[in-house]
Amino acid sequence: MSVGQGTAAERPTGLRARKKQRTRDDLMRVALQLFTTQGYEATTVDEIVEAVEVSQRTFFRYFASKEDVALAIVSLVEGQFVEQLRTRPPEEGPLCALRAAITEGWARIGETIEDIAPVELVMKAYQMIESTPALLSAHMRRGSETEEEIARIVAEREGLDIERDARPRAAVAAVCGVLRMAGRVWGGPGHETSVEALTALTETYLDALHPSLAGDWRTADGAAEAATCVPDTRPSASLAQDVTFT
Amino acid sequence: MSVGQGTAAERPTGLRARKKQRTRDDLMRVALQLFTTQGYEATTVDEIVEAVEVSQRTFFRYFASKEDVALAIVSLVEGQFVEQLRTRPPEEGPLCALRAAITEGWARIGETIEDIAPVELVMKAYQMIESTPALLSAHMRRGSETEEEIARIVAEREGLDIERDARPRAAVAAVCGVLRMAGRVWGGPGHETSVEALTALTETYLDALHPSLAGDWRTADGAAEAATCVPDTRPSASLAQDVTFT
DNA sequence: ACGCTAATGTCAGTAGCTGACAGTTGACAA
DNA sequence: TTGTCAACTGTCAGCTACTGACATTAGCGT
Repeated sequence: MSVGQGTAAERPTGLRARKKQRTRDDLMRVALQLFTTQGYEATTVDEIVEAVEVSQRTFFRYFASKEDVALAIVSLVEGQFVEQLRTRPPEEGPLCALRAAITEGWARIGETIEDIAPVELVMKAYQMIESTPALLSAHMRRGSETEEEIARIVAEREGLDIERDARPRAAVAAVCGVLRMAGRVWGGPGHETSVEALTALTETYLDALHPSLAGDWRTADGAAEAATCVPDTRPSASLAQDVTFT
Repeated sequence: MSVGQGTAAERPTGLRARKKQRTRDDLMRVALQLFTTQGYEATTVDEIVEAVEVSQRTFFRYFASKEDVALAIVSLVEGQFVEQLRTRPPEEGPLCALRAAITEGWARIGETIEDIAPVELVMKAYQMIESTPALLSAHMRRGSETEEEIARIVAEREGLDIERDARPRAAVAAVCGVLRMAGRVWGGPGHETSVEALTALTETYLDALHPSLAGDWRTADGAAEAATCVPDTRPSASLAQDVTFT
């Protein structure tokens, strides 16, 4: 079978391949719709396959688990991040490149998932993932795998041996940790569900990363930057970048 | 029933309470033994309850899931971390306190889990968690909950409003991200399974955090510290602390 | 048109987990 | 000591996610 997570992007040639692609996309779309309306746990696999008119066995040949179909959309988005990072100019500093890859990735979310579902539905899916323990669990584990991949890319960019220099992994872990935290806060109460709100929140926390690790929080030093670390009071991206990274 | 995760610590008074405690400890110990010898997936709940001589229904009254019994031991250890953090002197900087809480927590691991199992078995359990997808998933999600708790403690320590200042969450996210990364690397191939190896690795990556976020990796600045960021070449803890934190 | 093989469907079964209800056993007062 | 109550446990029936084995269908190249 070899579905290969390339859900969109390359257009398959033969009828067989196109059918496969369609079935997979259908399953994802229908699953997402059911999940976001009824809730993840309240939706059974049987309901999904009934709507798409395939057997349950077929479902499990496309997706390893029920979680898998919910997180497939995340894979697409994270894939976009990684691709963005890979194509950043090499003269950029590692943290700068990471930040740019993230913002670019979110900016292009529309194109990334256009074959599957509209952006609003995808953001609803993200909210659902954040608020569904089983999904959040699997999501985070997958994220940690991507993290390792990113660390390798960063190490290579800087010409460092990832096993001998701890900085690539440390930096990536810190950034990804902050990313997770931002997603968590966004998924919580009192926040807009829009992509813009999520990116804004992410940037706020990313901006706070460097100040938070430098100096005494109660006196000078970090204080100036700290003023810009208030969520919902979004500073100019370029300035923040100047302050935070080299 | 209200078993309440206080597995050890307070000694219950009545016979009933003691029996409950014993059953719970037995289930944990036997589960851990079976998991570490046969593997997590290869062990069924039926096997566990048969060995402890209780019904399956009883098992699920003590532990919400099969994952739960494997991660119960982790809860104990993480609880110790949080307690350590709570009792750090308030004049310590936040990152210093976090670091100290972690090292202290690992140093006291023996006492923390003495009622359940020997340290070696617990470390085996940690390795198993790192290498078992389902467990790692659940482990990480629980960790993110602890993270929020820690962030609140840190914010309070520094007298900051966690919703208005992003630094507490950012700093905690970064440190916890690095912790996870260290655990991940430790769980991978080519590392000792001892507590000492884990703490050493954790400190190495924690030491690399600040240098990794500051300056250009390819030139001066971080280079001096970078030399000390080589795993298995452990620098003096006190020095590292001086360099890294204020 | 025809054989090959990828893809799908059917069936039977396992494991994790839950609700309902009945039986047992500590706790505590009379 | 005894009896009552409440906590705890066991049994059973059932649901859902997931898997292996094998038969069936349907694109693909010749």
